[in-house]
Parts: sequence; structure tokens; C-alpha cells
Amino acid sequence: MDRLDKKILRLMQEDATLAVADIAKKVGLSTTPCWRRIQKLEEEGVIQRRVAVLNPEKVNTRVNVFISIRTSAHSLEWLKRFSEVVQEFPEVVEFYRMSGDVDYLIRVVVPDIAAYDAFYKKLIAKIEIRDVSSAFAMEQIKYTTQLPLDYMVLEKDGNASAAG
Amino acid sequence: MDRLDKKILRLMQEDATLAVADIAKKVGLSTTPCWRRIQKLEEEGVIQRRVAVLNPEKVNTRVNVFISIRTSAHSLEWLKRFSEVVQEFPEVVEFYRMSGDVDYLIRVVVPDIAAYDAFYKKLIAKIEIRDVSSAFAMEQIKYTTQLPLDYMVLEKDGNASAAG
DNA sequence: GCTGAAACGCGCGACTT
DNA sequence: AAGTCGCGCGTTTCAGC
Repeated sequence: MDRLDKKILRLMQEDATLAVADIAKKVGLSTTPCWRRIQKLEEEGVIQRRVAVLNPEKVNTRVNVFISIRTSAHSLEWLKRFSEVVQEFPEVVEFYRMSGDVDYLIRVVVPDIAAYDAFYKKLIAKIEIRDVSSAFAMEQIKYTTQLPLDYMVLEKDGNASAAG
Repeated sequence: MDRLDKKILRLMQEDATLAVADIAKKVGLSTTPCWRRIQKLEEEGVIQRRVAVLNPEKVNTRVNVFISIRTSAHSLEWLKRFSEVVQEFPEVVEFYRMSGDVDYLIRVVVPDIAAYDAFYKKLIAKIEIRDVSSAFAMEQIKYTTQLPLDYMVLEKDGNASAAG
């Protein structure tokens, strides 16, 4: 990956509808080499997928809730099942195992507080959870799928095809 | 929006590279009406954009950090500036104003703890922040851009073109 | 609002430097 | 590696039901 790949990724993170010819123009390439780079980035798994991003308001999932869970007293068996159960809910859009005070952090999207309550009941019906606390977001100030590319490790020029 | 729009959205949230003809087939429509529905969903802002989703590992942003901020003692002026400053950092991928104990919650992506430290220094160089605490994710168990569509409000059939 | 087909542009590959 | 050319597919539009 070099400077041009980085430019390509930056553009595609913003807008995946851009025609290859347009991307090519913007990065200073002609279409074929640009197309080949994009293919390679897909094969290598740098580009994972192209998705449509929907407006949460329009699909009635305005409300973001963060659930913090402490699991200190639970068994390994429980932890495994917990992880599986939580993941399966479509309302769960993010799920992290944390270091420190809180053990797990979950982001859930729902229409309103009542729906959250219903979700919470569905969840605890499937698995016993001891130490939970929920925090509601009043406003989503920023949400982006764009990862910063400033940390990318670039290969030196003239040596672009080493195996990963 | 009806049942077919919902199906279309479900498919496009998963894979925005699907050809219109393929989507049409899967929802039981032919290409033209399916294409028109997609156009309409874009015009209405239900579909906000199509983006490429990158592999965080491959672009060297493995580490997720959640920053909790309490702002009780700050002025309105400060709050405004705070919001602007934080948003501008490309490492900040999510940013919420919360209710309850914590006032703001930020998700940041960086390569490692050292990079987080550098980010943190950049941040506090730009704005004074009093009550901050950082929590590191050990593992991203789930991350999806797909919103649940189960809460969508569908219009009755035979009344498909009412204004929003 | 649907189907079918035509027109156009773009993705993709073969070949060249 | 990158560029030019061209075929075929997919998107988009249009005529008719």
C-alpha cells in the first residue's frame, strides 16, 4: 500500500458510488491501474465491504443506549453464552470487551425508551446478567464509518509488491 | 415506505454492490420499479450514502478507546467550543451527548496506547477539559453499520405516495 | 405502477510500453 | 508498474399495458 492506495481509500470511505474513472482522475491515474488497485485492496481485505448507510431517524432508531456490564462473579461458561446471546440482537450495533472497571460495553439503537425497556426484557430473558447500567444518548454529535488513514503503514516506492 | 422498501434497505445495508437487477429479483420485482424505489429512498434521505467499510487492522487502527467526560462546571461557551474541537479529529469516530452521570461519550480509534496518549495530548492542547476518563477496548466483538429495520413505520398498501 | 426493450455509460479484460 | 482500446454488462430511460 502506497500513497495512491491511501488516496483511493479516502475517497471510497466517503463515497462508494464514485465511478472508477472519477477516482482515477482524482488520484492522477487512468482507470485500469486504479481499478486494479481497488481489486487488490479488496482481495487483501483492506476494503471489507460496500454498504448503504441509512438515516436512523427515517428507520425509527433515533435513540442510542450504552450498556455497561460488570461480570466479575460469572463463570467462563456464562461469558461465552453472554457473548453469543448479545451479538444476535439486531439492536446491538456495537459490542466491546473492555479493560478496567467495566467489562463489556454495548451500543444499542432503538426508537425510544419504551422500546429500550422491551429490548432489555428480551435480553435478560435470554441470559441472567448481574451488574448492568444503561446510559442514554441525548444527541449523536458525530458518527462516521471513516477510519483515520493517517496511521496507515505505507510501503516505500519501488517495492510495492511484497507479500503480507 | 412499505414491505418491499424494507427488503431493499435490508439488502443494501448488507451489500451495496448488488446490481439493481439482483435486488429486484430477490424482492420479487423487475429492475425498473426496483430502481425507482431506490431513487426515492435516496431522495427522501432514507439512504444517506454508500461507503466502503475498511478493515481497522489493515489501516492500523486496531484500538478502540472510549472517553467519558463530565462537564458540570463548564460554561456554555466552553461547551460549544468543546463540541467543535472534538468533532474535528479524524480519530473521533463517534461522539454523543449523554444523559445522566457522564455528559459526553467519545469513541476514538488509534493504533495503540502510545498513539492514544499522543491523541489525548493533542486534544487537551486544543481545549481545557476537567473530568475525563478513558476506557480501552480489548476486543471488538461486534461492529455493524446495519440498523435494525424491525421498528420501521410502514405505510398501508394502496396509499404509497403520501408526502413526508 | 408494472413489464420489456433500447440507449448509454462504466467495469473489466486483453494487449502495449 | 501504468496506459489505450474495446467488448459486454448494468444502469437508466422510454414506450406500452
